[in-house]
Amino acid sequence: MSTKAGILQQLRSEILTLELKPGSILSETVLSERFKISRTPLRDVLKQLAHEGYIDVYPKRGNLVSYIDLESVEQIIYLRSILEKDIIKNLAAQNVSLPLRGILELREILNKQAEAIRQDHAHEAFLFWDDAFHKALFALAGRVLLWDLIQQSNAHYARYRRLHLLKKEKLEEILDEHRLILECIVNRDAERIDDLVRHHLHEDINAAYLLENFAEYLNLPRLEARESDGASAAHGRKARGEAEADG
Amino acid sequence: MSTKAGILQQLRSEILTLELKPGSILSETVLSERFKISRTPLRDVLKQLAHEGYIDVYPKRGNLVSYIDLESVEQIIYLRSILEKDIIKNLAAQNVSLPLRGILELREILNKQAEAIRQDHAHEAFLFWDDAFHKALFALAGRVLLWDLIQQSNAHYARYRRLHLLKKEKLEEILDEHRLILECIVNRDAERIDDLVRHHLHEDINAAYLLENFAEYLNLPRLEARESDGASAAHGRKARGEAEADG
DNA sequence: AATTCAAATCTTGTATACAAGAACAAGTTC
DNA sequence: GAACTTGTTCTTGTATACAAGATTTGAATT
Repeated sequence: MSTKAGILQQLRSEILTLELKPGSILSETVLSERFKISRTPLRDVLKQLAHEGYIDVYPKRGNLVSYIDLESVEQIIYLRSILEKDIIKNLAAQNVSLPLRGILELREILNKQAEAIRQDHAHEAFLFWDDAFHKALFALAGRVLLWDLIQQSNAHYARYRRLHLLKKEKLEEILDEHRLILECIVNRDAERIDDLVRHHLHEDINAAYLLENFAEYLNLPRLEARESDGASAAHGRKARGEAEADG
Repeated sequence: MSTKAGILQQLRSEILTLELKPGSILSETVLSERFKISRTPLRDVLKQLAHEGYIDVYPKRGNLVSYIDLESVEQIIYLRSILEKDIIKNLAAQNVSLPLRGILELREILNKQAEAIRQDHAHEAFLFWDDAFHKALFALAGRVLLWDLIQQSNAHYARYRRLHLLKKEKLEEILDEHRLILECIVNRDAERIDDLVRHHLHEDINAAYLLENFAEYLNLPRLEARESDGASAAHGRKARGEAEADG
């Protein structure tokens, strides 16, 4: 698809799934040839990607797919924890009855998510319905705007999750926690929400695991150049200055 | 200043201070003549403004300064309440001593804010130091990233506050509340934070006041056209479709 | 062989011409 | 007079040529 929205979606997807690895160069001219479109609209797409943290722009030098920034991940997890604790507690504590339609919608989403587990290599589908579940909670609380705001800074967290899911099959665990959350809402049991949400979102911010297995994807504090190091993790990395901010 | 950053800052400022009123047209060609720069970099600026909610883009029709959206205002107030309650409580409850430097910095900011009150027509200065106070709290808690994220959706809230400050001289009240908050932090008094922050941020979401006095700046649900209405509030308003989203 | 310096070649940034949708106005038709 | 048509003139969207910084290349020099 050669429309701007299509290209944006395509590139986002490739970056999230790590087809485009952190550090990859996204040259305007190369992309314009690939998508058969001129540089002008393509620059709009790159601007948007930069804004969402998918790429870092180095003026007059080039655009690199951003390295996963664990700091950003932690900030987003914190933000979502705080927010979702409150949102879900409100849904659970509500005196007026939660619309039945909402409950049914959530159940349907969890069914789809369970279905995704049964298929192999359906991580993307699983994550899609995972997002759908959380977004539906925001929606029921009338907070879609905040969900959308968070999504604008989701590039690092989304990739972190994908790497994390590879670790062990915690898909079942995540789904179970979703079921627990829904149960609490239905049963008006606001007490357990805090711990549930905290555990659910924080997973185990297992920096160690990522560092060991995916160091080449991470945005690490500048490591001093060790000489004669043949480790593959350090390969292909270049010194990077800081990207320009947008504000 | 004819640099992109300068133009962006300039337009932002003019929109926030209502020099550019909601509904005003920002034509690319007109702006390019005004700033003596070509349309290309100017479009980048407009894109950014659109992203931050300062303008609404109607494809192939034009760019309008956005009307203040009370829904957005409420969402941001909610978000900030939730966040700042937790952030400030953590600062107040901290076992490890809060860096003295932080306390001093906050005190200094409040001094500047008090100074701004003493001068007349110093609303902008007052608001500048008001933001500085809250941002400093985020910074002390290590949450600047989240502050910046919120700022990206600040166009409506910021203008709402400006209109609100005109109502009565609540400047003193705001400053007093800041002092109370700082006191709580210094005295490790986390108990009162919740109520303090809620009251401080919610002010009184006085939609009624804004509706009566500044209806022409607000993004209202489509009102049926009343005939033969000479009220100035309805003047110059045009039917507006919805602007395109960015995602 | 290592260093220096300049030119070639990358990259993005800017200006501008042209394309095309949207709104408006005037004239035509009924 | 009302509805339709058409042409003009707005607007932004796109393509492309050119400008200018950053990097690399490679030859000349020491």
